[in-house]
Amino acid sequence: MTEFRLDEFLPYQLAELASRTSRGFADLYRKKFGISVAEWRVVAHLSQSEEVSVREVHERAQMGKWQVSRAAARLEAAGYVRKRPDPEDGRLVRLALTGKGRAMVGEIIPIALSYERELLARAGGGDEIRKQLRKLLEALE
Amino acid sequence: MTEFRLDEFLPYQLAELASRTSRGFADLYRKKFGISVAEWRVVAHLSQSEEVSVREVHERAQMGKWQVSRAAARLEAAGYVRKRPDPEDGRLVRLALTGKGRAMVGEIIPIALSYERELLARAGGGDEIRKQLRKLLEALE
DNA sequence: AGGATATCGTTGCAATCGCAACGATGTCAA
DNA sequence: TTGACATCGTTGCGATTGCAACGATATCCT
Repeated sequence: MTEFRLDEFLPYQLAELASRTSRGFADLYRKKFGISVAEWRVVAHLSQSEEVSVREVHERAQMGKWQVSRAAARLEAAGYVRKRPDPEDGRLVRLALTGKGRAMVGEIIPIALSYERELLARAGGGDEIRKQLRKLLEALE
Repeated sequence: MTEFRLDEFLPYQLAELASRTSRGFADLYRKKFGISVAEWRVVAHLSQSEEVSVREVHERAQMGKWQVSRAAARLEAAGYVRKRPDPEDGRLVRLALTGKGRAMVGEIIPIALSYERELLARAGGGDEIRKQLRKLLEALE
Protein backbone atom coordinates (compact mmCIF):
# COMPACT_ATOMS: atom_id res chain seq x y z
CA MET A 1 0.00 0.00 0.00
CA THR A 2 1.16 3.50 -0.79
CA GLU A 3 2.33 5.03 2.41
CA PHE A 4 0.37 7.99 3.59
CA ARG A 5 0.64 10.31 6.57
CA LEU A 6 -2.59 11.99 7.47
CA ASP A 7 -0.91 14.74 9.45
CA GLU A 8 1.11 15.75 6.40
CA PHE A 9 -1.96 15.94 4.22
CA LEU A 10 -2.85 19.47 3.21
CA PRO A 11 -6.64 19.37 3.71
CA TYR A 12 -6.14 17.83 7.12
CA GLN A 13 -3.61 20.45 8.18
CA LEU A 14 -5.86 23.23 7.02
CA ALA A 15 -8.85 21.80 8.87
CA GLU A 16 -6.71 21.60 11.97
CA LEU A 17 -5.48 25.17 11.65
CA ALA A 18 -8.92 26.51 10.94
CA SER A 19 -10.63 24.87 13.86
CA ARG A 20 -7.90 25.91 16.30
CA THR A 21 -7.64 29.52 15.26
CA SER A 22 -11.36 29.93 14.92
CA ARG A 23 -12.02 28.41 18.31
CA GLY A 24 -9.19 30.32 19.93
CA PHE A 25 -10.54 33.60 18.67
CA ALA A 26 -14.20 32.78 19.32
CA ASP A 27 -13.39 32.12 22.96
CA LEU A 28 -12.32 35.74 23.21
CA TYR A 29 -15.65 37.26 22.21
CA ARG A 30 -18.24 34.61 22.95
CA LYS A 31 -17.90 35.00 26.68
CA LYS A 32 -18.04 38.76 26.47
CA PHE A 33 -20.82 39.32 23.94
CA GLY A 34 -22.54 35.98 23.63
CA ILE A 35 -22.33 35.80 19.85
CA SER A 36 -21.44 32.84 17.66
CA VAL A 37 -18.93 32.62 14.85
CA ALA A 38 -21.66 33.14 12.25
CA GLU A 39 -22.88 36.22 14.09
CA TRP A 40 -19.38 37.59 14.35
CA ARG A 41 -18.94 37.19 10.62
CA VAL A 42 -22.13 39.05 9.92
CA VAL A 43 -21.35 42.01 12.13
CA ALA A 44 -17.78 42.12 10.86
CA HIS A 45 -19.13 42.37 7.37
CA LEU A 46 -21.67 44.98 8.36
CA SER A 47 -18.90 47.09 9.83
CA GLN A 48 -17.49 47.50 6.33
CA SER A 49 -20.70 48.41 4.54
CA GLU A 50 -23.35 50.78 5.71
CA GLU A 51 -26.39 48.73 4.81
CA VAL A 52 -26.43 45.40 2.99
CA SER A 53 -28.89 42.70 2.06
CA VAL A 54 -28.85 39.17 3.41
CA ARG A 55 -27.88 37.99 -0.02
CA GLU A 56 -24.80 40.19 -0.17
CA VAL A 57 -23.51 38.90 3.13
CA HIS A 58 -24.28 35.37 2.04
CA GLU A 59 -22.16 35.82 -1.07
CA ARG A 60 -19.29 37.83 0.30
CA ALA A 61 -18.88 36.14 3.64
CA GLN A 62 -19.19 32.64 2.16
CA MET A 63 -22.05 31.66 4.42
CA GLY A 64 -25.26 29.88 3.60
CA LYS A 65 -28.04 32.39 3.32
CA TRP A 66 -30.02 30.61 6.01
CA GLN A 67 -27.02 31.09 8.31
CA VAL A 68 -27.06 34.79 7.61
CA SER A 69 -30.80 34.88 8.11
CA ARG A 70 -30.66 33.12 11.46
CA ALA A 71 -27.63 35.06 12.62
CA ALA A 72 -29.36 38.31 11.71
CA ALA A 73 -32.47 37.26 13.61
CA ARG A 74 -30.46 36.57 16.74
CA LEU A 75 -28.46 39.76 16.35
CA GLU A 76 -31.65 41.76 15.96
CA ALA A 77 -33.12 40.16 19.06
CA ALA A 78 -29.96 41.09 20.94
CA GLY A 79 -30.19 44.66 19.71
CA TYR A 80 -27.01 44.64 17.66
CA VAL A 81 -28.60 44.79 14.23
CA ARG A 82 -31.56 46.51 12.62
CA LYS A 83 -33.53 44.91 9.78
CA ARG A 84 -35.80 46.73 7.39
CA PRO A 85 -37.28 45.86 3.99
CA ASP A 86 -35.66 47.46 1.00
CA PRO A 87 -37.95 50.28 -0.18
CA GLU A 88 -37.19 49.57 -3.84
CA ASP A 89 -37.29 45.77 -3.82
CA GLY A 90 -39.69 44.25 -1.35
CA ARG A 91 -37.91 40.91 -1.41
CA LEU A 92 -34.70 42.29 0.04
CA VAL A 93 -33.98 42.88 3.68
CA ARG A 94 -31.45 45.53 4.50
CA LEU A 95 -29.23 44.89 7.50
CA ALA A 96 -27.35 47.54 9.44
CA LEU A 97 -25.59 47.81 12.78
CA THR A 98 -27.31 49.66 15.60
CA GLY A 99 -25.34 51.92 17.88
CA LYS A 100 -24.99 49.05 20.31
CA GLY A 101 -23.82 46.84 17.45
CA ARG A 102 -21.22 49.37 16.35
CA ALA A 103 -19.96 49.61 19.89
CA MET A 104 -19.58 45.85 20.10
CA VAL A 105 -17.73 45.59 16.80
CA GLY A 106 -15.53 48.46 17.91
CA GLU A 107 -14.50 46.39 20.88
CA ILE A 108 -14.02 43.12 19.05
CA ILE A 109 -11.97 44.40 16.13
CA PRO A 110 -8.93 45.37 18.19
CA ILE A 111 -9.13 41.99 19.88
CA ALA A 112 -9.22 40.33 16.46
CA LEU A 113 -6.26 42.28 15.18
CA SER A 114 -4.17 41.61 18.22
CA TYR A 115 -5.06 37.93 18.14
CA GLU A 116 -3.95 37.78 14.56
CA ARG A 117 -0.79 39.74 15.23
CA GLU A 118 0.23 37.48 18.06
CA LEU A 119 -0.43 34.39 15.99
CA LEU A 120 1.70 35.62 13.13
CA ALA A 121 4.43 36.73 15.48
CA ARG A 122 4.59 33.32 17.10
CA ALA A 123 4.80 31.74 13.65
CA GLY A 124 7.74 33.99 12.88
CA GLY A 125 7.26 36.90 10.53
CA GLY A 126 3.89 36.78 8.82
CA ASP A 127 4.10 38.40 5.43
CA GLU A 128 5.25 35.20 3.84
CA ILE A 129 2.38 33.27 5.45
CA ARG A 130 -0.17 35.74 4.16
CA LYS A 131 1.26 35.53 0.68
CA GLN A 132 1.12 31.75 0.60
CA LEU A 133 -2.40 31.63 1.95
CA ARG A 134 -3.54 34.06 -0.68
CA LYS A 135 -2.00 31.88 -3.37
CA LEU A 136 -3.81 28.87 -2.01
CA LEU A 137 -7.09 30.73 -1.93
CA GLU A 138 -6.65 31.85 -5.49
CA ALA A 139 -5.83 28.32 -6.54
CA LEU A 140 -9.21 27.24 -5.22
CA GLU A 141 -11.33 29.67 -7.14
CA MET B 1 -14.38 52.66 13.87
CA THR B 2 -11.20 50.76 13.15
CA GLU B 3 -11.40 49.51 9.65
CA PHE B 4 -11.44 45.79 9.25
CA ARG B 5 -11.65 43.47 6.29
CA LEU B 6 -13.03 40.07 7.12
CA ASP B 7 -11.56 38.45 4.04
CA GLU B 8 -8.07 39.49 5.11
CA PHE B 9 -8.50 38.04 8.57
CA LEU B 10 -6.38 34.97 9.19
CA PRO B 11 -8.92 32.75 10.99
CA TYR B 12 -11.47 33.51 8.30
CA GLN B 13 -9.07 32.71 5.49
CA LEU B 14 -8.10 29.46 7.13
CA ALA B 15 -11.73 28.46 7.66
CA GLU B 16 -12.36 29.21 4.02
CA LEU B 17 -9.38 27.18 2.84
CA ALA B 18 -10.23 24.28 5.08
CA SER B 19 -13.83 23.98 4.06
CA ARG B 20 -13.06 24.25 0.36
CA THR B 21 -10.20 21.77 0.27
CA SER B 22 -11.96 19.37 2.58
CA ARG B 23 -15.17 19.50 0.60
CA GLY B 24 -13.36 19.32 -2.71
CA PHE B 25 -11.52 16.21 -1.68
CA ALA B 26 -14.47 14.60 0.07
CA ASP B 27 -16.50 14.87 -3.10
CA LEU B 28 -13.96 12.59 -4.73
CA TYR B 29 -14.45 9.67 -2.36
CA ARG B 30 -17.90 10.12 -0.88
CA LYS B 31 -19.64 9.30 -4.11
CA LYS B 32 -17.45 6.28 -4.71
CA PHE B 33 -17.28 4.73 -1.26
CA GLY B 34 -19.99 6.42 0.74
CA ILE B 35 -17.79 7.40 3.66
CA SER B 36 -17.70 10.67 5.56
CA VAL B 37 -14.75 12.86 6.40
CA ALA B 38 -14.52 11.36 9.88
CA GLU B 39 -14.51 7.87 8.43
CA TRP B 40 -11.86 8.79 5.90
CA ARG B 41 -9.66 10.07 8.70
CA VAL B 42 -10.04 6.87 10.63
CA VAL B 43 -9.18 4.59 7.74
CA ALA B 44 -6.32 6.85 6.69
CA HIS B 45 -4.93 6.53 10.16
CA LEU B 46 -5.47 2.78 10.22
CA SER B 47 -3.52 2.46 7.00
CA GLN B 48 -0.43 3.65 8.86
CA SER B 49 -0.72 1.36 11.85
CA GLU B 50 -1.59 -2.29 11.86
CA GLU B 51 -4.00 -2.30 14.76
CA VAL B 52 -4.85 0.62 17.01
CA SER B 53 -7.26 1.46 19.79
CA VAL B 54 -10.01 4.02 19.54
CA ARG B 55 -8.12 6.16 21.98
CA GLU B 56 -5.01 6.27 19.82
CA VAL B 57 -6.93 7.44 16.79
CA HIS B 58 -8.75 9.97 18.93
CA GLU B 59 -5.45 11.44 20.08
CA ARG B 60 -3.45 11.32 16.89
CA ALA B 61 -6.15 12.28 14.43
CA GLN B 62 -7.46 15.13 16.59
CA MET B 63 -10.96 13.74 16.71
CA GLY B 64 -13.34 13.40 19.60
CA LYS B 65 -13.32 9.83 20.80
CA TRP B 66 -17.06 9.58 20.22
CA GLN B 67 -16.43 10.53 16.60
CA VAL B 68 -13.93 7.73 16.28
CA SER B 69 -16.32 5.38 17.98
CA ARG B 70 -19.21 6.22 15.70
CA ALA B 71 -17.06 6.28 12.58
CA ALA B 72 -15.66 2.87 13.51
CA ALA B 73 -19.16 1.50 14.01
CA ARG B 74 -20.24 2.65 10.58
CA LEU B 75 -17.04 1.40 8.99
CA GLU B 76 -17.51 -1.98 10.61
CA ALA B 77 -21.09 -2.18 9.37
CA ALA B 78 -19.82 -1.38 5.88
CA GLY B 79 -17.21 -4.14 6.13
CA TYR B 80 -14.18 -1.85 5.96
CA VAL B 81 -13.00 -2.25 9.53
CA ARG B 82 -12.82 -5.05 12.05
CA LYS B 83 -13.19 -4.43 15.78
CA ARG B 84 -12.08 -6.76 18.51
CA PRO B 85 -11.47 -6.36 22.21
CA ASP B 86 -7.87 -6.16 23.28
CA PRO B 87 -6.93 -9.52 24.79
CA GLU B 88 -4.74 -7.89 27.43
CA ASP B 89 -6.96 -4.98 28.41
CA GLY B 90 -10.66 -5.60 28.13
CA ARG B 91 -11.46 -1.92 28.04
CA LEU B 92 -9.65 -1.34 24.76
CA VAL B 93 -11.06 -2.00 21.33
CA ARG B 94 -8.56 -2.74 18.62
CA LEU B 95 -9.39 -1.46 15.15
CA ALA B 96 -7.94 -2.80 11.93
CA LEU B 97 -8.72 -2.61 8.25
CA THR B 98 -10.30 -5.61 6.57
CA GLY B 99 -9.19 -6.67 3.11
CA LYS B 100 -12.02 -4.64 1.69
CA GLY B 101 -10.95 -1.68 3.79
CA ARG B 102 -7.36 -1.94 2.64
CA ALA B 103 -8.53 -2.07 -0.95
CA MET B 104 -10.58 1.07 -0.44
CA VAL B 105 -7.74 2.97 1.18
CA GLY B 106 -5.47 1.78 -1.58
CA GLU B 107 -7.77 3.46 -4.04
CA ILE B 108 -8.29 6.65 -2.11
CA ILE B 109 -4.69 7.42 -1.24
CA PRO B 110 -3.54 8.01 -4.82
CA ILE B 111 -6.57 10.24 -5.29
CA ALA B 112 -5.63 12.15 -2.15
CA LEU B 113 -2.04 12.59 -3.23
CA SER B 114 -2.93 13.73 -6.70
CA TYR B 115 -5.53 16.14 -5.32
CA GLU B 116 -2.92 17.61 -3.04
CA ARG B 117 -0.33 17.77 -5.81
CA GLU B 118 -2.64 19.58 -8.15
CA LEU B 119 -3.63 22.04 -5.46
CA LEU B 120 -0.02 22.88 -4.65
CA ALA B 121 0.88 23.10 -8.30
CA ARG B 122 -1.91 25.55 -8.96
CA ALA B 123 -0.76 27.60 -5.99
CA GLY B 124 2.70 27.71 -7.52
CA GLY B 125 5.42 25.62 -6.00
CA GLY B 126 4.41 24.12 -2.71
CA ASP B 127 7.41 23.68 -0.46
CA GLU B 128 7.09 27.20 0.84
CA ILE B 129 3.41 26.71 1.59
CA ARG B 130 4.08 23.55 3.54
CA LYS B 131 6.78 25.28 5.54
CA GLN B 132 4.54 28.19 6.47
CA LEU B 133 1.66 25.93 7.43
CA ARG B 134 3.92 23.91 9.66
CA LYS B 135 5.07 27.08 11.38
CA LEU B 136 1.49 28.12 11.97
CA LEU B 137 0.62 24.72 13.37
CA GLU B 138 3.56 24.86 15.73
CA ALA B 139 2.57 28.35 16.84
CA LEU B 140 -0.78 26.96 17.94
CA GLU B 141 0.50 24.18 20.18
C1' DA C 1 -52.13 42.56 -18.93
C1' DG C 2 -51.08 38.27 -17.10
C1' DG C 3 -49.13 33.90 -16.46
C1' DA C 4 -44.67 31.54 -16.20
C1' DT C 5 -40.26 31.90 -14.17
C1' DA C 6 -36.68 33.64 -11.08
C1' DT C 7 -34.99 35.56 -6.80
C1' DC C 8 -35.02 36.66 -1.85
C1' DG C 9 -35.35 35.50 2.88
C1' DT C 10 -37.28 32.21 6.12
C1' DT C 11 -38.46 27.87 8.13
C1' DG C 12 -39.26 22.64 8.82
C1' DC C 13 -36.82 18.75 9.18
C1' DA C 14 -33.32 15.34 9.17
C1' DA C 15 -28.51 14.57 9.96
C1' DT C 16 -24.57 15.72 12.51
C1' DC C 17 -22.23 17.56 16.35
C1' DG C 18 -20.16 18.00 20.97
C1' DC C 19 -20.69 17.41 25.77
C1' DA C 20 -21.66 14.89 29.70
C1' DA C 21 -22.90 10.79 31.83
C1' DC C 22 -22.75 5.92 31.81
C1' DG C 23 -21.33 0.86 32.16
C1' DA C 24 -17.45 -1.94 31.93
C1' DT C 25 -12.88 -2.90 32.91
C1' DG C 26 -8.47 -2.12 35.06
C1' DT C 27 -5.29 -0.18 38.78
C1' DC C 28 -3.84 0.99 43.14
C1' DA C 29 -3.62 1.20 48.02
C1' DA C 30 -4.98 -0.08 52.55
C1' DT D 1 -9.18 -8.90 49.20
C1' DT D 2 -11.75 -5.16 48.49
C1' DG D 3 -13.16 -0.66 47.94
C1' DA D 4 -11.98 3.85 45.86
C1' DC D 5 -10.48 5.78 41.79
C1' DA D 6 -9.01 6.04 36.80
C1' DT D 7 -9.57 4.94 31.98
C1' DC D 8 -11.86 3.23 27.81
C1' DG D 9 -15.53 3.15 24.52
C1' DT D 10 -20.40 4.01 23.87
C1' DT D 11 -24.71 6.40 24.06
C1' DG D 12 -28.48 9.91 25.25
C1' DC D 13 -29.57 14.36 24.38
C1' DG D 14 -29.65 19.12 23.33
C1' DA D 15 -27.67 22.38 20.07
C1' DT D 16 -26.10 23.33 15.48
C1' DT D 17 -25.93 22.41 10.71
C1' DG D 18 -27.29 22.00 5.83
C1' DC D 19 -30.73 21.02 2.49
C1' DA D 20 -34.90 21.55 0.41
C1' DA D 21 -39.29 23.55 0.16
C1' DC D 22 -42.04 27.48 0.94
C1' DG D 23 -44.41 32.22 0.68
C1' DA D 24 -43.64 36.65 -1.02
C1' DT D 25 -42.03 39.66 -4.35
C1' DA D 26 -40.08 40.91 -8.85
C1' DT D 27 -39.07 40.16 -13.77
C1' DC D 28 -39.71 38.44 -18.22
C1' DC D 29 -42.15 37.01 -22.28
C1' DT D 30 -46.01 36.77 -25.16
